[in-house]
Amino acid sequence: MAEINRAVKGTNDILPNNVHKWQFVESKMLDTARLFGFSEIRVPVFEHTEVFKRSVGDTTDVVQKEMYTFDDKGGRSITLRPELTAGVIRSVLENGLTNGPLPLKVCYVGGCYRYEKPQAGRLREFHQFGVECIGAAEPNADAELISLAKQVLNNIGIQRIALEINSIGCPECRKNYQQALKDYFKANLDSLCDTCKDRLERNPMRILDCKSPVCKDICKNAPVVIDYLCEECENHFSAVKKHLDAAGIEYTINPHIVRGLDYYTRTVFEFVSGDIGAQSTVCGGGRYDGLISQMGGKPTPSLGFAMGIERLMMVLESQNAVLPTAAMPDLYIASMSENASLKATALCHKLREDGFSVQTDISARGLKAQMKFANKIGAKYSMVLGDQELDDNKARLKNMQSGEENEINLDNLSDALLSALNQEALNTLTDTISKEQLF
RNA sequence: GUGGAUGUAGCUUAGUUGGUUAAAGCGCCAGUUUGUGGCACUGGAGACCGUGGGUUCGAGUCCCAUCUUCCACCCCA
Repeated sequence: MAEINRAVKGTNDILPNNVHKWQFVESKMLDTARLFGFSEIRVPVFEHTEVFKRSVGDTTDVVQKEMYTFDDKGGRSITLRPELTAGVIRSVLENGLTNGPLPLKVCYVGGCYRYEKPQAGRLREFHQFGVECIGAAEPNADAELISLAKQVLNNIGIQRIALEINSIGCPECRKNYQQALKDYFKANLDSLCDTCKDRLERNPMRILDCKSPVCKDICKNAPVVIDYLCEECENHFSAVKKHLDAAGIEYTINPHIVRGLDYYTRTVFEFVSGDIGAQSTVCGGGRYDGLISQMGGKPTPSLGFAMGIERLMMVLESQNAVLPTAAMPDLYIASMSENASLKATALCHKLREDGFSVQTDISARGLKAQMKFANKIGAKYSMVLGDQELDDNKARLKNMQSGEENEINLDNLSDALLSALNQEALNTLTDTISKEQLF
C-alpha cells in the first residue's frame, strides 16, 4: 500500500469510537493531580537536542539510539521529546519558576517519540501522563508522590497493580556500590551473557535487570544497593517507607529496579501490571536531586514520575474495566420536506445555543433512513417534522429507548427536551438505587 | 538492532494437489403500503488477494526480496 494512506510504523490513531476513553483517563489524571496541588504545564514537543543529552544522559539507550533528531532549516539540532521531564525542567528554569514558592508542582499529558522496534506496549509515538515536584527534599515528598500515582491508577479503574520501590542512593554511595558490583561480577565474568559483559564497565547496575536465566542466577547473590547506602540515604529511604506505611500503601522492595535514565537518585519506584505482556511497567519514577543543577539551575531536590497511557489502556482493556460510555446526542430531528428541513435548521440552531446535542438530516435521506440513522447514532430522543407539524406548530418527541411519544409545542422544544432528559436521568438514578437496596 | 509469526472487501474469515468473471458473515447504502428506528426478508456498492520481482501456458495459492502488523529479546512508560 502506498505510504500516503498508511500511518508511520509504531504510530496509532485514536479513533472517534474510543476517544472518549482517552478523554476520561486524561481528565481523571489531571483532576487527581490537582487534588495534590499540581497544575498542568504544556511544553513543546521538540527541544534542542542538548536538553535531552544533558538530562536523560549521554550514555543511555534512549539518547544513543532512540531519539528522533534532525537539523532544522536554521541549522539547529532538534529532537522530538523522548520523555517530558527534560523539557519541563528546561521550561521551569527558563521561566524562573524556581524563584516562586517551592515546592513547585506541575503535571502534564503529552506525546513522546522514540525510535524503537514496536511490540506490545511499545510504540514510536506514545503518550505519558506525569508530574514533577520541584524543591522538595523530605522523604514525605517521595511518599506523597507515590500516593498520587497510586490514586491516579485507582481513579481510572486499574486493579491488581504492584508497587515496587528501591533506593539507588546518591552519587556518593553509589560509587562504592558500583565498585562492589564490578568486583562481584568480575569474579563471575565468564558466565555472564554477552550484553552483560558489555554492561560491566559502562553501567554495571543494569546487569541486575537482565532477564537471562544465567545472569539472573548470578544476580541472586550480588551485592544489593540498599546495603551500600550512606547514612543519609539510608535514613531517607526508611523514612519514605514509614510514610508509605502511614498512608497504607503496600509495596515490595525490589533491589533490582534500576532506572534507565541517568538523572535518578535515591528513591526509585515502578508500578507493574501482570496483565499486558512483557512491557509491564505502567508507571516509573523517582527522585532526581541532581538534575536541576545539571541543567544549569541552583541545586534543587526534586522528584517525579511518568505513566504510559497506552499501557494503562491495555491494562484496563484486559481487566475489562468499565469506562464511561460516549455521550450520545440528545435529539435527532427528522424532516420530510424542504420547509421542514428549514424548520429543523432553525430548531437545531436554537437547541445547540441552549446546550443540547442535536442532529438532523444533512444527506437528503428518506424518513425511514433518517430514523435508522437516529437509532444508530444512539440519539436519546427523535422528532419528525413534516407539513402536519409545521401547520400545527406541534410535534411528537419520541423516546428512542422506550418508544414513548409525547406531543409538544415547537416553541417550547428546549424546555420539553430538558425535562424529558431530566426525567430520564432521574429514572435511571432511582433504578440503580433500588437495585442497590436489594442487597 | 536480533529472532519468530502474520498479511484476501471497512471488520472477522473461507479459498480444495497452482486452472475461467475470488466467496461468506458482520458493517455500509437502498428497498419490502408512498409519515417513523431496533427484528426479518430482498437487492446493491465495496478487494489491483501488502508491494516488487521470479517460476509457469496459467499464481490469492510455489520461490525470492521488501514493507506492515503482531510477539519476544534489548530498552523503557
